[in-house]
Amino acid sequence: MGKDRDIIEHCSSTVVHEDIVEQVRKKMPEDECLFDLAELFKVFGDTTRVKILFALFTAEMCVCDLTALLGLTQSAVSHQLRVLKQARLVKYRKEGKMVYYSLDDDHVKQIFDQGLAHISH
Amino acid sequence: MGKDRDIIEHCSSTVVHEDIVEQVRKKMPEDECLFDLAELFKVFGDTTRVKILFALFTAEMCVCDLTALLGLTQSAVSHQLRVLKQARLVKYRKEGKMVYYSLDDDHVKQIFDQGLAHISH
DNA sequence: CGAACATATGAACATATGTTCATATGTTTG
DNA sequence: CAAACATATGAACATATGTTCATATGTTCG
Repeated sequence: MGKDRDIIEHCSSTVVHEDIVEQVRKKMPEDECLFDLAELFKVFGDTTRVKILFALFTAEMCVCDLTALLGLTQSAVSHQLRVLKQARLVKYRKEGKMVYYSLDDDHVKQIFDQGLAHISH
Repeated sequence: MGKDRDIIEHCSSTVVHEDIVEQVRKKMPEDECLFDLAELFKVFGDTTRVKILFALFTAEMCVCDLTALLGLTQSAVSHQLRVLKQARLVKYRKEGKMVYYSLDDDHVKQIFDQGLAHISH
């Protein structure tokens, strides 16, 4: 244990402002919370999924129409809808062979608006 | 051209609700805008970057302290700070050999709050 | 029931991403 | 100037991600 002291401590191990680091650490949310937040934004971090969500802002849509709208494979659309569903961002309704997807969240719109606000400087 | 009509059109090429697709298409933002939005959220879609931003909510910090806080390599932290800088989310201030980073955006906090609101059901 | 169709899912593949290691840059101080 | 140090950057690597192809599932209708 004592031997460790002999090691010259560089930036990677030295805290320059211990007080600030402590203060910051206390205010940090739980690791799990931060992880979940990053996971949520990861879902928003893909053009296809963003397009799907924007589309659903306007209207409920079936997979078929989304496929036509996006110009992708039906498979790709289904895969992405699954991701959105797992994130509890969209819900679906079956009507015969068709499946209609719609928004299942109140926050997305506001999050997107804030994001757009950032983009436009 | 006439020959195309003979092709049996499956879901991938048929629009079931032409009117809705048209209506949705009209309301969709420019592709570039959607791309930029996804790019922004991609930046939020990583735990390390989320942690950095949360840290900077509390206080301006130097790379050294961030490195200690995050338990990562100094290199990793610098790389991620560069990403945040490129997205105009953080700004920096040099003081001797130290570089202090701080938030450079008003929207992040609100975006994160909305995100957290979604997570907690 | 069997054909047609809308959707879902698994495997495969190419690309993107985050981390570390090694090293460069730039500043301070003896 | 040289050593010490804080930060930045490039290369390399392992892993994650999004798409397509092939196929499965489930529904409608003759």
